[in-house]
Amino acid sequence: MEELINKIKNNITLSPQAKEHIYSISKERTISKGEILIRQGQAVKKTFFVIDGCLRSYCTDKNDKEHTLQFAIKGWWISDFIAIYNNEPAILTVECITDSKIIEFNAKDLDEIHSLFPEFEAFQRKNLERHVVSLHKRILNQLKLTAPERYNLFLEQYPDIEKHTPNYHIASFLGITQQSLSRIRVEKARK
Amino acid sequence: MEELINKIKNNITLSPQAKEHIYSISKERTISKGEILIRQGQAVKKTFFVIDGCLRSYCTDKNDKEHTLQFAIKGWWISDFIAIYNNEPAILTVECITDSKIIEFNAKDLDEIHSLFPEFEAFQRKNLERHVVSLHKRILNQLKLTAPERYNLFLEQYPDIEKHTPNYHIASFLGITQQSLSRIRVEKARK
DNA sequence: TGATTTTCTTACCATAGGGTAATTTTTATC
DNA sequence: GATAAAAATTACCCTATGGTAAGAAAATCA
Repeated sequence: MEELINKIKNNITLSPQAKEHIYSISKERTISKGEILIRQGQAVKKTFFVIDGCLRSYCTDKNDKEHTLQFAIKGWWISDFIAIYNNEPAILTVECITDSKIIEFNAKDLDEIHSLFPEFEAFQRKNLERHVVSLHKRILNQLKLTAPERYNLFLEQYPDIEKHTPNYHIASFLGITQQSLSRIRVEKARK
Repeated sequence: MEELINKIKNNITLSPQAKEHIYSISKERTISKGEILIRQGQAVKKTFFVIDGCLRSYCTDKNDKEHTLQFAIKGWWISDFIAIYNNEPAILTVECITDSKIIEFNAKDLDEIHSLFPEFEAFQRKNLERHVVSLHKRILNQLKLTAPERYNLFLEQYPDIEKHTPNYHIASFLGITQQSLSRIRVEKARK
């Protein structure tokens, strides 16, 4: 829990009341590999902050193939923000991929926090700005890089994830099949 | 200018002083097709709100091939947010693709507006939330849809852009070549 | 440790989309 | 309206990645 408090304090001044409020609306949870936190098709009530471990969000297409939108590690937020924003059932599944420690919030509580404690607006805005920038980069990389280039970049950006998640999850994040990733890895090792 | 004011008023209560301030930091401009507003490699000082017309932002890869990150039409914001956020030279070029009317801001002024008039925090947060959701969708579509599917979706989502922008811009947004798009269009017409 | 399951690799062929270049069509300009 | 420029199409062949399937390796579990 301190991880989140510190993260907030890096951005805004946190009053004791606000801090108290955060405690009151959050729940620290330990979850294990394989647990599903949000399931495609169901209502999305929660948003998660990762203290330790790794989660991912993915959707499935008409052929049941999985496509990973996000890996979330220490210090990241994860949920189905599309569903929350549009107030629709989840199109994503959020899954725990290594035993993890998370903080759970009701999405509704997190939204209301801004009217209760307006100082959170700035915190949230900065989170969102950073998020937008990383999504812009992701889109540009997808457009301009080859699959091997994207894989190398992934290894730089998520050095820890690679150890814990199967290759087919990484492939589904990069937009290729696990077989292609396998070939890329062979090619890379050969050099 | 009223377009922007109304947009703001849809989200927050706008005090006369705040309104006055917006006028003081903005400049309405008419720009013509082909004008470059932000140039790759140069410092990014401005952010633009589109009143009418169409702009796009793109980057070029090592082979000088263009990749469109965004089309901005009436009511959208456009700039190189990656560069602004990281305080780096532009990696994007922002170009006017049909004669347009825009409102120009200094990115710095737009950032400072939040400390001067905290009521803007909520407005900006909501903008960013919407933006994040649309980027999530874009990434998922890129991962799970075929090129023809993405093109059809594009036509639904940007019915006006199609009329005004050359196909190779659309292709570069979809992540395919103009030749592929041409084939897709032929195939589509054949049905 | 042995059995089972999961993950990864490899091989084969199929296909979507790319690259170059020529041609046609459309749009802009004088 | 004639000319030039820009954009779109088409044709050809090529390459990267996909799909299926089988086998190898690694991880898990009893």
